[in-house]
Amino acid sequence: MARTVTIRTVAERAGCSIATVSRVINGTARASVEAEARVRAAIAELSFRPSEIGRSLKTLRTRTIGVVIPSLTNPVFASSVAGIEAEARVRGHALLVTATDYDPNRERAVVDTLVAQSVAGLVLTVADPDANPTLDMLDAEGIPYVLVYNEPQRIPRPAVTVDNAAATRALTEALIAQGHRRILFIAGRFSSSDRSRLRHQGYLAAIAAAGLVPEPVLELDYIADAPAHRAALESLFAAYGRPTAMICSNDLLALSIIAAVRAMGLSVPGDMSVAGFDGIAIGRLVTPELSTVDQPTRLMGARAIERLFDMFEGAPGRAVEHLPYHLRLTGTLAAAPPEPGAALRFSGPPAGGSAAPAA
Amino acid sequence: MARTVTIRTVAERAGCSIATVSRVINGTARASVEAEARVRAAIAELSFRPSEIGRSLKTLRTRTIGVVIPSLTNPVFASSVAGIEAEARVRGHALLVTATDYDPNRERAVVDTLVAQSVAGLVLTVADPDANPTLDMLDAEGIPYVLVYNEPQRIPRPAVTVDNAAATRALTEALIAQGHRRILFIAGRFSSSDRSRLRHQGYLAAIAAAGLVPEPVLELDYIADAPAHRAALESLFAAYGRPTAMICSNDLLALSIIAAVRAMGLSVPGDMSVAGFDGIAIGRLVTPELSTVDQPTRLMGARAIERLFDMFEGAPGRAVEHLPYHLRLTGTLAAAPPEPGAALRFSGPPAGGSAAPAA
DNA sequence: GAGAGCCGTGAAAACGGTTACATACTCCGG
DNA sequence: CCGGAGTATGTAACCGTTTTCACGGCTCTC
Repeated sequence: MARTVTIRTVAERAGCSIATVSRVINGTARASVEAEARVRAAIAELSFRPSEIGRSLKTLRTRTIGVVIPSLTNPVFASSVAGIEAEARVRGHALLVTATDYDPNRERAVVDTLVAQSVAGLVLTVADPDANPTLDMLDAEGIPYVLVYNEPQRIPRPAVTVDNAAATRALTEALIAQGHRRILFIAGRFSSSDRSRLRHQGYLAAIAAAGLVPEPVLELDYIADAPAHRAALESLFAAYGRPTAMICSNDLLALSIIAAVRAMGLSVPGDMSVAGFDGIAIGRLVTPELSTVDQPTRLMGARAIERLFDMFEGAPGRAVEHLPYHLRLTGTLAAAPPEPGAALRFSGPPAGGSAAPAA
Repeated sequence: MARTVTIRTVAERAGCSIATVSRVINGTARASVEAEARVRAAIAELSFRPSEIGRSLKTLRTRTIGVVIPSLTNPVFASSVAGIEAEARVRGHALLVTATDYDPNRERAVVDTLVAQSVAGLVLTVADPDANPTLDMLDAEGIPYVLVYNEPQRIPRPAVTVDNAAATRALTEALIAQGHRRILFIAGRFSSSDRSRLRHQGYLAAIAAAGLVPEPVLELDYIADAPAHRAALESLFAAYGRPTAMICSNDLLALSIIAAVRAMGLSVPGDMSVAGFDGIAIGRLVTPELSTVDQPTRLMGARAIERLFDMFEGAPGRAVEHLPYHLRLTGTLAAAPPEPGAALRFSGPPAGGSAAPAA
């Protein structure tokens, strides 16, 4: 009803032109003291707020940042979005948030939507940051973006992440130091997560360096579904015997696996050590505390916004920036049980799907 | 670089006027078969995407929905946003997401920002849905909105929620039926959550109906901080003795309280039953499973979007809509220990803050 | 005292799309 | 053969803001 107050209404009320009003609002040029006072009074009386639509039509850039993540219900992504949101808000920008539900094919459509909204830039977590036509398109269009969690290997792209391979290697080495010889790596779908692939590589590197034989990788859906996970574990154990430790490619998966392991009548960490990756806040509340690689998730989001705004200023920076991580080695992680365990077996096709990281 | 392709470029390429292009894109009027074919070809060749900015300037409404929640890192809100996002995406709308960090004073500023962005409507979770100048402003401006989780009591406003008081009353009655006589209610800050207040009322109703004496309410910050929570519990127990069960006004708080209780050397649910409220997904993964009131969080978000779009069509509907909840009474909830427990004490000022729900 | 420079201001042109209105054309019945 | 109805299309106004440009008045300087 009241939505008819524009810059013209204000100008009329203040007895000046719309140009003067605009200048007062944006401080782009000085107006006389009296004029400015009249304009400010008029703005206050009419409770006028300049329309972002009109404003952006001129510059063809909104004060809006597009965010693309796999899912909002995984706390690791929610946390980075919280950091992105807080930092963007401070800088007077709003957030357009979209989820791909871990489906790489949906990336293009959601980015197209955001580009149509003329976002000033984007912050994304994609399935594959190397072979990615959507990112290529953004490059071609000259639309600034920063990746979070992704860690491009071959194509230089702006990214904020931790060193996934090094962190997982360190985590695996810590398990080996605790006497574990049979360590299973449980991954989210490789096709929807380069993090999963890189973390698996870190695991393989540590296993190889210790002269151990890698277990067949178990690739599971991200959906936390303890019964399904239990079934997968049981069939894997039946085929290859039981490991003494498991590394899950993310915390949510780890929590679900722990529930599955306990449902099988095993104790964590007594019979089975389990570690995750991410450092979600809830991992610190469960008992025992979840062992994991703690990433500065909120900070990563905030840092992505910082870099994005640097790019607005013309900074080039297509570097992958590694933030420090922290191994949390308590709770669900214990020394390997004394008994020697079954003989190692060589890896064959796992129960869950493909074994090698995709390109 | 390539960002110079407008509807005019397309018209030139297709050899027609911009009006024809617009008509083809929106299907507002029929164009000849050849003209339409030429336009579609031109659009494809130029990979043209109409600018939402230009489009909205005419109607002064974007295809955008503003979302206001207390925090993204509480999974209960993240989950509703996931539902909102999915449903909005289906309807071709994008989401502007903002967080207030549980600060009621921030509500006005973030809503102002969203209104300046000319959102088509809003979905909000606020601190107080009754006395709320920000919602009054939206009403005055005629901007459609739907509340989620909030349950306005005196002022009719569109809302999607569960019956917080009835659910907590049912939960409390279930605890009483299990033999609990001293049941503590632990609340998030009443000033930032009407849910907390309503749930506390449900608790009081059940306690009164059973002829029991209510414990002094413990009001805590939402920030999951087990050490601080442990300190608060210890001082409360020292002053009033120990209850046999606790109801927390939300799941995140419950998980933190459980960690604090265990840190005190007590077992859950052996020595202390603990229940939460919300039904966050992770509650099902912890061991033992978190007892709680399960809300259809994702569905609530989706339903809010449905109602918002009904309002776009002119539907009035300022009703509070109650969705069904489900009591999950396992895991962290057990029968009261056999020993009689200390004599009940009458409530005085609690350790943590005020005792009565604010208006 | 006159020209140069500055300052405050207003008129008007963008920006990209939608849409009311006008126009040209075709087809048909009387 | 002509008027009317209907259809495809073009022209131009409009949405709210920013920004360029021009102009008038003032001050400063020689």
